[in-house]
Amino acid sequence: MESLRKYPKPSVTVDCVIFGYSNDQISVLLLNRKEEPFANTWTLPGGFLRLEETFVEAAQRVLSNKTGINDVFLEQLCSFDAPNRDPRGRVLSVAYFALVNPAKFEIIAGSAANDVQWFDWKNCPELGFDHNEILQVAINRLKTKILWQPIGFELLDAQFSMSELQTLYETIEETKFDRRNFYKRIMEFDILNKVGIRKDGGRKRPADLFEFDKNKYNTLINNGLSFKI
Amino acid sequence: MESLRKYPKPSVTVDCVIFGYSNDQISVLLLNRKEEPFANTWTLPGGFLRLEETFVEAAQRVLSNKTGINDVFLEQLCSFDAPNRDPRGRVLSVAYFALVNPAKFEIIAGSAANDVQWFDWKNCPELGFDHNEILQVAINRLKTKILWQPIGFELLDAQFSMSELQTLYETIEETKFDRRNFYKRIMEFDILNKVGIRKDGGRKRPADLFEFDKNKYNTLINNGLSFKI
DNA sequence: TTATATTGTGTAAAATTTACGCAAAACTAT
DNA sequence: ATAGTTTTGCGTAAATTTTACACAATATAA
Repeated sequence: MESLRKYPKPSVTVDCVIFGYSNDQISVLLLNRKEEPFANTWTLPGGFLRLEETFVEAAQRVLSNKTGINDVFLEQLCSFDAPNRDPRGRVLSVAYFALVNPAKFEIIAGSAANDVQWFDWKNCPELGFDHNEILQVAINRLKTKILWQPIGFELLDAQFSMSELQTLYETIEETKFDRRNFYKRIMEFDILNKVGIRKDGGRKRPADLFEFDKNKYNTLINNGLSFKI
Repeated sequence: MESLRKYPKPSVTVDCVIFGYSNDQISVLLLNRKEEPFANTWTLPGGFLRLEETFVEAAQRVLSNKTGINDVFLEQLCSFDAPNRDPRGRVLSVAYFALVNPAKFEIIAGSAANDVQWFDWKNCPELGFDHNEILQVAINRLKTKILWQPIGFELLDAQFSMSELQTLYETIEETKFDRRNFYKRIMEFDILNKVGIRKDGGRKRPADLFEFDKNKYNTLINNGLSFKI
């Protein structure tokens, strides 16, 4: 059997694009690096893959250590290979992304970071490495993904009104929907359960509250989803 | 600046799923390995990434050396990371895929291969490594891709009849379309030029021949394609 | 010349999407 | 109290898109 030692090996990192949603804004979790390269520069949270880990395990470890975020569902985005993307040498990166509800997590900058913050996705600082490019690919993926999968589940509170769901979709797709048609479309998928009424405290009719029905939701996905709004 | 030497590095390979189309069948290019591991077993053509190469450059080199196929347009599929996917040690793989017209290429088994052959995509042998899984992901991707992009371009001869294009789509999507509605849908995209008539030599009306208009085709893609059939 | 198989074009019915009307619910201001 | 305001839930007609076919045209074999 030929030996692996014949071939020089690249370093491999995992980088994470964590999208959040609050106050009608999509945000991205960024980390300000303490060490070179790109010290004092904002980047996506990431770190080196260990030989015994899968990509997802590495990403979970890095997120936990550097940002305090635990147990998020990560999806592979793309791998990046520009030979000069890291000044230290040949470093490949496998990017993952996740959708989370920021209210559910407390972000804590780890020892390798000056700071960890949420940034509005339309107003991020210049990022180190090729992370601007990675972020752009992730944003495109998010916009495509929403066309095919119901994604409010991860981004909203457990209970939400129809107008909150609509605002989320409008924010990601950067369009407006007719309120009544949106309502009908969503209800036709039959993945929401009505669970009560929210009295907002404004002078207006209180909205029904809904929850995702996780069983119906999973059935929809498994049966070959198409969730076009 | 921290050194890359601190971290043990995995090996990285590039594997290629090359789809072809001829005789109303989708086929996949496989390579029978000469060396261990998986000697005398069919696998996807692949090889180790060199430090100075991008993934695509590595894939082009591997395809050229091992199969005789040159200058194909490769698209990244996914990266694979199961820690035990290669018996030699930790080997990651970045998979790429391409669509080609087999008639345009002469496949030649390189020195590391016993043989290189096209196999019907529904009737492939058991593959070495985790290549069955990679192939399955590639097939799913092909089926999704055809919904959003016109792909006959790479798979058909330069000139083709509408029924040939329809048969290609029916083969990939594994359905049937109404001939007249298919014709109208395709023509509405306005990416085909009528270039003549083919006299088949059967007792039937001869079909118009078309070519893809590459300018219009690219415009369609750049303007945010949606090619749903 | 006639029968046959396949092709190009058109058109009406069915289904889906879009646009919008309107009353109900809760609160504010008077 | 009561009238006015805002947002919600439900319904319906118009517009558009998709689907299902009809039919004539073209080349060849017999």
